[in-house]
Amino acid sequence: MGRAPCCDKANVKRGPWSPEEDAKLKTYIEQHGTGGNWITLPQKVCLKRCGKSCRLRWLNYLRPNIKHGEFTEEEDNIICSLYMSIGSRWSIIAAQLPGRTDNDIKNYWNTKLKKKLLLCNKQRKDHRPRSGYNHNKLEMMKEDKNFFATHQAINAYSWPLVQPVLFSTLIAPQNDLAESSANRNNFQYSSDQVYFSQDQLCQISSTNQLTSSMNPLNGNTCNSSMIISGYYPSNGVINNSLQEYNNYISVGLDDVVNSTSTHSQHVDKSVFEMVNSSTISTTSQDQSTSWEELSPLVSYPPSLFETQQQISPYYVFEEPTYLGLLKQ
DNA sequence: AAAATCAGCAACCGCAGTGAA
DNA sequence: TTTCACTGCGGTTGCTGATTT
Repeated sequence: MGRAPCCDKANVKRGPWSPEEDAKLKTYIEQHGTGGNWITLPQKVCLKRCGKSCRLRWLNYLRPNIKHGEFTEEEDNIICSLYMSIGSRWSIIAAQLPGRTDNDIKNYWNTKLKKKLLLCNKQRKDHRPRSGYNHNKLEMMKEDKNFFATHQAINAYSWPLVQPVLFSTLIAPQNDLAESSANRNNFQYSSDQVYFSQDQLCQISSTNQLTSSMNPLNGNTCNSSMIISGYYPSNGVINNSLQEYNNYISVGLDDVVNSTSTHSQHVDKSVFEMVNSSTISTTSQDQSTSWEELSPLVSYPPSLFETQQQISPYYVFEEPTYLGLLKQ
């Protein structure tokens, strides 16, 4: 048996709101508040609308200090950065942008920002050498404190309490894994990228030992292992743990995909899809969007990208400490 | 000028979470 | 502990105006 509807659908008006309806609702809420009960509100206001509809109209359009219109570059960056960190949790993203609603941001992402990023990446790719990683440049990058300083500057405005976290992926032959300390210099940097949200990495790190059976480069060939390294450059200090290969975690994709974290379910799906097919689906009207095309864009400072074009395994995540997801 | 297509966005739908009874 | 009403969220739909053919 289905659930009882929240209102009598035959007797409620649907579709766009008229100015009169807006005025009634606005006036009532400004004078009396919502009373904590949206279901009974339409009756009180004498509106033939569903309570949910009233709530939506108020939150997305009528409430004070709503900002409509063009998004700024800064807002773009915040949205992108957060989207790459936490996925499509629009309400959380909206909370970082005063005056913007989750619906607005969602629409903006789906209609403009996503395309803008794709276009941007396409242009960058056209100017990027096709070779894989350059180990020397990677080392240079790690030693370049400005790299982190730049990232922190970029991220700081939106989220002062949040430290950027840098992850890279390494692909190593199975044999090298077994004797990693001896053969660490034989590790090769992958030119493909796999991204995980912070909560997934927390999940991964909580189990400590994971084995990988899949090479994200080659689907199910099972000949390589993937290693994730994380950096927590607090206070601008670079933790060169990658150099020592001490703190890496090899990741079994199954562990990630089957993660029970309630926060990461939808991200898991994306990870799964991008690992297995390199694509994610977008809206039903759109063609599939290549995640590989989309994901590397967000946190690259343009200046860095220009000078370090061959180094592409990096991505800066925001630590979602605000969600209580980060294990300290 | 008309029809077709596209893009933007407001609104709806259904599910999951929450808290009171 | 269970049930159920309600809220909040994210995905999707469909309307409308703009643009292209």
